[in-house]
Amino acid sequence: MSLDTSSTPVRQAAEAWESLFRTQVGVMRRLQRDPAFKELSMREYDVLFNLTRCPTGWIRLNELNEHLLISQPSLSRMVERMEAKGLVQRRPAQHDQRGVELSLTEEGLALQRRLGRAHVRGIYDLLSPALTEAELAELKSLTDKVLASLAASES
Amino acid sequence: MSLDTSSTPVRQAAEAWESLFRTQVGVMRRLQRDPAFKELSMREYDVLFNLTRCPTGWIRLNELNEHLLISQPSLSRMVERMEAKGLVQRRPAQHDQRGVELSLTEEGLALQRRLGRAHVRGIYDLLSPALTEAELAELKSLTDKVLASLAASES
DNA sequence: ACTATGTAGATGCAAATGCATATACTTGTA
DNA sequence: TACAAGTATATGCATTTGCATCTACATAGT
Repeated sequence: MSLDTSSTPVRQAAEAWESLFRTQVGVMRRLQRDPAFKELSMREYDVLFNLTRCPTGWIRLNELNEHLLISQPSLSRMVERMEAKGLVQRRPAQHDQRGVELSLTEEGLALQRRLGRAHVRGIYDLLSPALTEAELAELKSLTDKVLASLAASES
Repeated sequence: MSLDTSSTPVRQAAEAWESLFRTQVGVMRRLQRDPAFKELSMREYDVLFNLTRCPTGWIRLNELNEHLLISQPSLSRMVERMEAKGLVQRRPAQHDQRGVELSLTEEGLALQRRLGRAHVRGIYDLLSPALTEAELAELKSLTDKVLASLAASES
């Protein structure tokens, strides 16, 4: 009969989310200090990274957009700038004349690898003092579950 | 003697981070769909939220900045806009004439509470199908460890 | 086939952002 | 005290972002 909500599942979810979110902010702030990331914004790096995760090497702009926290027009123009820099290339989509597909150029791939190494090293330096290997695995397992659940409930 | 890195602790940390990061993006994208967040950007909401977490009610701009993924000049102007909207108030810092302290106005507090409820509800809807209560607690525990470690290594 | 409705991406334009720097104050040191 | 170096916030300005909207193509219903 209490109105107190401090131990409800709702609050528990909020607290877990808050901690996860603050962790993301805290780690991201540290990573951004790395001089390697002077050359490219984190958002641009994220585009390169997403492209490396693409089995065919090509991805539709709208699909890429779903993996980023950026509006469609902003992505459209960011990709335009990155194409001008020679980091990515576009082509009309295979079976949809409206669509555009994107892939890394050699130069884009080389840059991603270089920054990726710095990135991964930075992450290791930040996480390894905090968590054991078992805990890292546990953390990944939990967030993978959330990702799977989000994917399953895509409307 | 292998050059393969697929099972090193370095890679494990990177994979855990990637999953956490994708989770943050996925959840955030869903939360932003909520019509309640048409009124205020996520970054502005985050300022209001941080202010509610302040024991004295007041926080220095530079300290607030450390909790956000935004540059100092951007925060300076964002706060200026929020003050113009009547959501926050500024005053000169107590013992430092250079500094500025910030707090919520009544209106800002009311808005934070309203959006906070929608926010918390959205988080619950996204996380509770994915994780049990025990898993939520475990997730929070792991990310809290990372946060504590980051705080401890602040240079 | 024809029309209505939907979806992918681009573009005009105002607003927000970051970088470099300026300004005001503080602190350490001679 | 005086002065050099450091810190907190603000501001000029070019870039990036988002919203609204546009165009082009796709798809469903008749």
